[in-house]
Amino acid sequence: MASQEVLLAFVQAATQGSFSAAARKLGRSQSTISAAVASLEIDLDLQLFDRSSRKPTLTPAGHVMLQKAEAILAATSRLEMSARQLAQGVEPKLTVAISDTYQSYRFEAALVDFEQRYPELELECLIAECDDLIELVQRGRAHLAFAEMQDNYPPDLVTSTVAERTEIALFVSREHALAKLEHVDQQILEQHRELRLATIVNPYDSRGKGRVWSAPSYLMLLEMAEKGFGWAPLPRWLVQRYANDLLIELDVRGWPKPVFVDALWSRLYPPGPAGSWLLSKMLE
Amino acid sequence: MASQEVLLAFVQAATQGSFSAAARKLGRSQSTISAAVASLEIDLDLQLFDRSSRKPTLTPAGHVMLQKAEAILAATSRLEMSARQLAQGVEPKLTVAISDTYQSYRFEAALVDFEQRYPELELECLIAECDDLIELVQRGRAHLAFAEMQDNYPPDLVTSTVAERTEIALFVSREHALAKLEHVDQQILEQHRELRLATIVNPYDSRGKGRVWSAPSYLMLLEMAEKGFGWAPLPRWLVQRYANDLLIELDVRGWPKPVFVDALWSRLYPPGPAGSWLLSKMLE
DNA sequence: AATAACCATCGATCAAGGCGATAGTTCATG
DNA sequence: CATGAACTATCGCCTTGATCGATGGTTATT
Repeated sequence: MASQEVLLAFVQAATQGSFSAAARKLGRSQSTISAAVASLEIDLDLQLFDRSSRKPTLTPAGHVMLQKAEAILAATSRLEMSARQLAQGVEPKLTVAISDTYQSYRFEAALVDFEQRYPELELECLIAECDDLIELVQRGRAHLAFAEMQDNYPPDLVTSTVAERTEIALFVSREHALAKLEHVDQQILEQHRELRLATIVNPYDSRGKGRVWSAPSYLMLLEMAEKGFGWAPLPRWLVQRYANDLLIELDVRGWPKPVFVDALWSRLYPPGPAGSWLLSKMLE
Repeated sequence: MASQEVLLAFVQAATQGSFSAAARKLGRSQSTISAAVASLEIDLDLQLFDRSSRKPTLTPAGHVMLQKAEAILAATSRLEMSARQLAQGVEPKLTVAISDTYQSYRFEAALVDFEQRYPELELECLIAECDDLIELVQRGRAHLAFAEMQDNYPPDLVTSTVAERTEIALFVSREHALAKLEHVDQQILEQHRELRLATIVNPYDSRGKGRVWSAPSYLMLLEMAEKGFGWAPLPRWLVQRYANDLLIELDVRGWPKPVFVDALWSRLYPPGPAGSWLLSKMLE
């Protein structure tokens, strides 16, 4: 079985184009590299280098084996990176629960940085509704949660408000009747269909306030609004991103509403380094 | 550096849930597995197993490391598979050149089987025009070629006719004026724009036979025909696959034309096992 | 209480990777 | 053409680590 040392020697020799250079690079003696390559050639029953000229060059078969060898080394270095991080106490998997309400540039930007910093760490994103979010964190099922701000939290939770204010405004399709009006008051609004968020656990209780269509995610609401089915409260960033020219904001008293977001975590199951890092990115 | 033996012991122990069982499976002594796991834990500075119960179970960190270790072992087994095949003389890379004229179910089916049989082998498909195809094979740049049948070939080439007949028929868009006609004769045809294949090397020399639009691939011609720009000779299978309902076949004397396909290879650079295998699949 | 199965540890053995020294090749240069 | 510089192959020797068998401790079952 080809050992790591042998493969390293081979890869280095192949990329350097010289056994001696590879030896210098790896801090080994030249004979070690030579022996390593020779033993690899015997093990694989393949000629890897063409030694006829001054500088050994890879044979066609050697090129193929180089690719495979590099794949192995890359896999081992990933293992070692994971091991180092785990040894330092980084959590094996980070679970973040997000409210349907909360989707933001800040979070996405934080994830981009996160991917750079912890490329090997498994990430799990859960979507849940307010009370469920709290329970997920309390049970330790999620390390971190981002939820719409609330007045009271259980004592075992720690919270911190994210320095970001999403705005939720009312939108309709360009083609919709309401789109023509300069200003819209509550009564006129109630004459048209509302598109409203309803979580699965806690559905909207339709007290006949007018026709209401509901969906469990803002993206679905947005698509309904695009089709002109009614007006919908939507995060402004979502509209800018996915329906920039198709929807128009309504001017209604009390709208747009600011939404503040709290980060939650548990005192019992405090987030590890990766969770803390992500948290600090979100709070900075 | 974690050696292959140690990783194998770890993976086997983790999947078996028992060091002794892993030892039996690997044909090693129990102490070997125990020592291997212990040394891996020391090397990685991680607790991989929870030994408190009767059967050792993976820690969360152990689960992560198991994934990474399996990735390494998979990479090495791919290397070994490649090595075995190369040692048996399988070509490091298979290059197949195909005429623009020839695209078929048979070839695609052969490739599916090929992928099963030589999953690690690199495949290169070249598209070229008739004379270029022959030159590619003569030079050894391509191991195999599939080209429209021809009467004479250079003496250093071997040929065999593929038992498949592609039909090329004339098609126009449903919306095109010609689509209304039951039968079309040559004169009427010449009054409308022709969409014709022109290779890059050997462009269509437009002797004012009527307006002609040309493109270097049948797929592009097909799209032009869909748009209603004119009539085009197209392989029937291509139309069935990509424009089933949008194009209509014209009934013109002399059409559809059968196209026979020859497989070509060189006596000087005979195809290796993989090439021969693919060839036999194509000829069977 | 007895037994069976399991894991950890110890000392010995052996193969593989490592080094230094040496000899043989190849290429550029005067 | 002779020479020197840089490279690779090979030899003997040493160290490391993988492996084994034996032994003892622990856990669950009967």
